[in-house]
Amino acid sequence: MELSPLADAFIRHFGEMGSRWGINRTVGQIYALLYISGSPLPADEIAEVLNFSRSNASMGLKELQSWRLVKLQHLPGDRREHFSTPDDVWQIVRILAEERRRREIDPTLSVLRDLLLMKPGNDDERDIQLRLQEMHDLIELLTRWSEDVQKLETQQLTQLLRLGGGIIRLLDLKNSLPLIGTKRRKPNATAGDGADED
Amino acid sequence: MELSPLADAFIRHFGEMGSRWGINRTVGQIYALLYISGSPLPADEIAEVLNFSRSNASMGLKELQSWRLVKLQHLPGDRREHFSTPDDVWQIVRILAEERRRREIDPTLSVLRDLLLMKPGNDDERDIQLRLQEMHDLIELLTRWSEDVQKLETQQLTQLLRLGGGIIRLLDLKNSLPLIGTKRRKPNATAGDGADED
DNA sequence: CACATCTTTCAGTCTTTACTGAAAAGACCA
DNA sequence: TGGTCTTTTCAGTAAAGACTGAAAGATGTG
Repeated sequence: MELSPLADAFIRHFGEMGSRWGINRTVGQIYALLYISGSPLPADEIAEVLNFSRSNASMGLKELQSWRLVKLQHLPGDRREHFSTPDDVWQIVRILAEERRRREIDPTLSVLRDLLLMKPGNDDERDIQLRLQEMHDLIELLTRWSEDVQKLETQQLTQLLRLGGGIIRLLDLKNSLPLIGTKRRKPNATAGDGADED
Repeated sequence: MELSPLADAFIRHFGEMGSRWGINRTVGQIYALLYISGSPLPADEIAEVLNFSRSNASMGLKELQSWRLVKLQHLPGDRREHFSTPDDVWQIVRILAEERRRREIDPTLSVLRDLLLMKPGNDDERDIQLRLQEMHDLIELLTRWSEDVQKLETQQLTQLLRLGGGIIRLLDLKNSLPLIGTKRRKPNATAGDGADED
């Protein structure tokens, strides 16, 4: 099987981007290939098309499975395992966000919380804890928000995102109705910081 | 200069997380150190505290500067350059988001657009382009949204994030006012997908 | 169960990236 | 301008990570 120039360019780019991430080049390529492939592919075909060893494909697919980014299925009349990405692009995004939260955010919050529970030995440590608290609150705010909006229906989420900065008009509207606005304010969080990547 | 156990634990963790990213361990450590340090530090002290070579510190700081994550300043009576992180945690987040957009998202969108401009040679390529279009629209939607809300004042942004999923009540409210709601809909984008990390 | 097909594992090798020390370049001052 | 302090560069080396082929392990099938 040969790749069209279109497919080839996409796969190449995805591979490079992958390596700028934690993910290695070949894993990125596998994912790109599966994404544009109309049908599930077996490991040996992936290895052949992308021009690396069968065992490398096996390891890459294992990693992608651990990220829940590919799913395995059997096709009738073929003993080989076939792999594919979720059909719905939104689903991919949701999974990515969840896994990154689980692997990167949660451990970090956990470390921060542990450090914040320590009794400061001196003023220096007290200052450090203040900084850590800021970081903690910011990350938590962003994470909570992200978890929350991901529970929305795709249709609602789309509407929300399309609104962009226009959302502020709704907030202003809300603020002009003080009886509604004041009721829901929570008494936690110092200043609220936001770490957001796109 | 010695690190307190608190500082040490934080720096270590940040180093590990950094290497899970594209950023290497020592760069992560430098950043963590500057973040919790109350005052700007010169390169040689960074190298000493973190226990690596002066030249390594130089390279790490250069990288952090290219990310605009540290700024350089001179202290009176000291010829050495001193480095520090922005004071405002929100500022850090904004910078991170911008840089990642510039380095990762924009090139990807650019590649996708180029590929979408190509004339499909056959049905296969046409199908691939459909998939790429989905990805493109999703990334663009998320990026636009992110750019947009980052223009908000920190105070407004905080309010928005605190609202979390509750935002949907405002959307519902908006939708119940059809004259306002229909006016702003744009006619572009297939289904809108969102790739969002936290 | 013997055979065929497919998948995983892993020791060894190759490639890439990180890090260092020494030397060069730059900045400031008298 | 020469001398001192500081930063950057870079060739070489060390460490980490990616990839392979061969062998072992699974999973059927007749």
